[in-house]
Amino acid sequence: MTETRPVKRQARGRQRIADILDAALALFAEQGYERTSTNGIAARAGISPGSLYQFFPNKEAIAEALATRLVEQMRAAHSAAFDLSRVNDLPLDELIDKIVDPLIAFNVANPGAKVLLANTDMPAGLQAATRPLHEAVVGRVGAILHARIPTLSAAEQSLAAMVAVRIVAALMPPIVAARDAEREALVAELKKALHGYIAPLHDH
Amino acid sequence: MTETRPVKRQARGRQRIADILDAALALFAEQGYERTSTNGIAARAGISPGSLYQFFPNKEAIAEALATRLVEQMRAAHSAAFDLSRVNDLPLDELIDKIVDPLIAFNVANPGAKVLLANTDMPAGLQAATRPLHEAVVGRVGAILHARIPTLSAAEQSLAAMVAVRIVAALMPPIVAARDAEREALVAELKKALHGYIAPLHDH
Amino acid sequence: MTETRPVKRQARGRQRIADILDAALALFAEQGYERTSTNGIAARAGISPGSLYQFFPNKEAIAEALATRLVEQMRAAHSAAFDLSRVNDLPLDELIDKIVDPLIAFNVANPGAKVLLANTDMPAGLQAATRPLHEAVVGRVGAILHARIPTLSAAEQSLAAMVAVRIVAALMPPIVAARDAEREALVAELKKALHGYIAPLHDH
Amino acid sequence: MTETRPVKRQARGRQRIADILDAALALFAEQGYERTSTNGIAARAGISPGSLYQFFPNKEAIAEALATRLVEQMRAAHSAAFDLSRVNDLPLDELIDKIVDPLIAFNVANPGAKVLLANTDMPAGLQAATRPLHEAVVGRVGAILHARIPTLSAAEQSLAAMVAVRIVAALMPPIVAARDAEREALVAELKKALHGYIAPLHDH
DNA sequence: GATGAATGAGGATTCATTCAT
DNA sequence: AATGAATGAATCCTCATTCAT
Repeated sequence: MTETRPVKRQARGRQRIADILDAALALFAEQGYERTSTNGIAARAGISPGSLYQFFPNKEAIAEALATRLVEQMRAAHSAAFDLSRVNDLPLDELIDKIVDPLIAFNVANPGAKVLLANTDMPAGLQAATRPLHEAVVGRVGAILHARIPTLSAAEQSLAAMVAVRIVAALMPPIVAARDAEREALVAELKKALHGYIAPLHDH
Repeated sequence: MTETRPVKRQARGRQRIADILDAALALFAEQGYERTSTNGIAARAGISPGSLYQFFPNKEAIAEALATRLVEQMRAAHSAAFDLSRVNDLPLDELIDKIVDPLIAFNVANPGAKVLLANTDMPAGLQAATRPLHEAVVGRVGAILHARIPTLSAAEQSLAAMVAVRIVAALMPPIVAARDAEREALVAELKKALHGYIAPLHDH
Repeated sequence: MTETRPVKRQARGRQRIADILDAALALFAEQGYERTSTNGIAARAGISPGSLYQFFPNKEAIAEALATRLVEQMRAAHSAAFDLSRVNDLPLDELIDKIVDPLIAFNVANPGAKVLLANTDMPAGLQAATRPLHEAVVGRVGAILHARIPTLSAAEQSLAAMVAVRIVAALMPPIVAARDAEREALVAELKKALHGYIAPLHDH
Repeated sequence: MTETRPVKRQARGRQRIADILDAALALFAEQGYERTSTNGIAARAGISPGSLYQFFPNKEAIAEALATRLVEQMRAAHSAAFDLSRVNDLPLDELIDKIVDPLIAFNVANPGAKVLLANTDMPAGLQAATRPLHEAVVGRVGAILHARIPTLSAAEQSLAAMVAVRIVAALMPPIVAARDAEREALVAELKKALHGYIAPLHDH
């Protein structure tokens, strides 16, 4: 009974944080990082400017937390649909499907993600704070590549992972913006590009 | 004699504009669009804020003009090194070299270009203003693809051009940031990706 | 039994108040009145901001209560060491010692006192609220002067008391900040100044 | 002719700075440093907030410049009325008159000066920035004392100067606040205190 | 009585843009 | 045409105070 209150409070706190990050995500997507004001985020989250600062010390921290949350969500979405030990049981095309499809679904559901993942036109500090997350994504793809093509050197593997991630990221904005049939076509094209890049890596 | 002055004036005006765009390019590259102030651009260009507004009505217009100039310079650099009627005389790898190398050279020489080409976190108006330029680039690549693979439908052709351009753009930032050997490796990887994507297009 | 609770409550309340005033004293000394936040006082006192407002209606009231407590403590320290009826039994130097030494000791022990006694840069209301306390101190010194030099008119006496108190207050900050030998020298100088001012008053 | 404009501009700039410092002086006197807002200073100076920052990088810099100006004005007022080489030609009372009277006149004319000279409840940086000015004043008084009483050691001299300055500063607020007859009485008392402190210094 | 999350007005500072000279 | 001082709205953030629990 005595623990009811703290528990409720923590739950409310978590909800507030989620609301703030949701608001920030939406506004970053609409206007970009710099043009989004902290008062705007607070208003969209349904709280006062002062409350926002009870949870985050400054604007950058909001973006950092949002980036962290996005990466975790992506990771979760991925893990759910993907088992790394089976990498070699699949033909390349199916492997690519398994990797790319959840990413697409996630980005379509979170159209703001791209602003933070793009890593452009933000204060240097934010850029630095976002880098580990980028590296986490690249690292995961690198692990898949390693499982698939063990003959790649560490350098080749991480280079290839970076290239693959950048190709995906580069095509994400039009994919997210497109509708239905057009999106299908774009996704198909993305997969062709990945296949064309990765398949030859097997031969050395 | 009576025409000397206007001519001089125009020449000086052109020089002023070039100075402003140079300053803007440098500052956009260093700090991004939003964090660059018009007063900063004027100062770097060696003129007063008031003078800047004699040539451009507002900050966005500077970015637009800069984008236009960049695309023209890219086109010029390209045309100089590349003859569209010979597209079919070359093996694909050499064609890719001919297309990619001048782009790399240009972007390395103008590290600010990527901020405008990235098209992220800028006022909606700017984004709209930049689009035609993007489309110009994509159109040119589409023309090359068409010459090379006449069997592509118009839709396939423009889709493929867009994908190819985005792949190049996606790898440009690390290429510009890298040095020497590392840059070589990145460029090689970019070319592999393009080859892997384009080569199979011949087969349908 | 029925009275135990209220008594305990009152005792706890007094302790809370003392804690708050202690915290305020420390923070005022460190940062000054304006730069000290009520949330900071509450935190230092180990209570919540809401609780603080159960005891004081606003920030000014804390400072007023603190000033009152300081004057009472000074008075207590003084009374303990000083018997007003013996004023004429002592040579002036010893009298000054008896007055000044406990004041020094008190201020050294409560380095925050000077912020409130300085009476600068605070809301007008606080300044007004602090004045009676100043006057209490001046009144006490006036009483001593009257006992010592009965020929002084009421006006002369209160004027002289005010001047003497201000001389003491003026030298208190360096005395409080100094260490050991340096403090000794400063205190000696303060006593010389008081002696030089008061001694001639006997002659008219 | 070509120099008319810059000259005018500089004159206007100096006037702006003077206006800002005047406004700051008045508001600091009325409300203290912390309670005075930069927007308030700008409004009182008849300019916009932005203009204020064309002359001063931040609030502290205004206070520093004001302190510098005050000390310079005090020095000027002093130098005009006082010739250091004649220190020994005067009886002590007249010397004190020559030193104190211009100080009083200056502070009466600039009632805001005391806030900055009091050195209380301001950011640490400002306090540090104000210290040299205090030391300049003390140094000047020290020089007078040295000329008058050459037998004082350097340490004794600077200690005595500090004490004298603090006595003057301590009595300045009531003197500034008082009117006519009362002010006369207070000034007389201040001079008695100084005489009582300084006269005995000749004997050792 | 206590808590601490919530409030929102206010403050210092920046910057795109204008305009008197 | 050029200058650069001037503008003022907008931004990030703080903090005295309130109130639901």
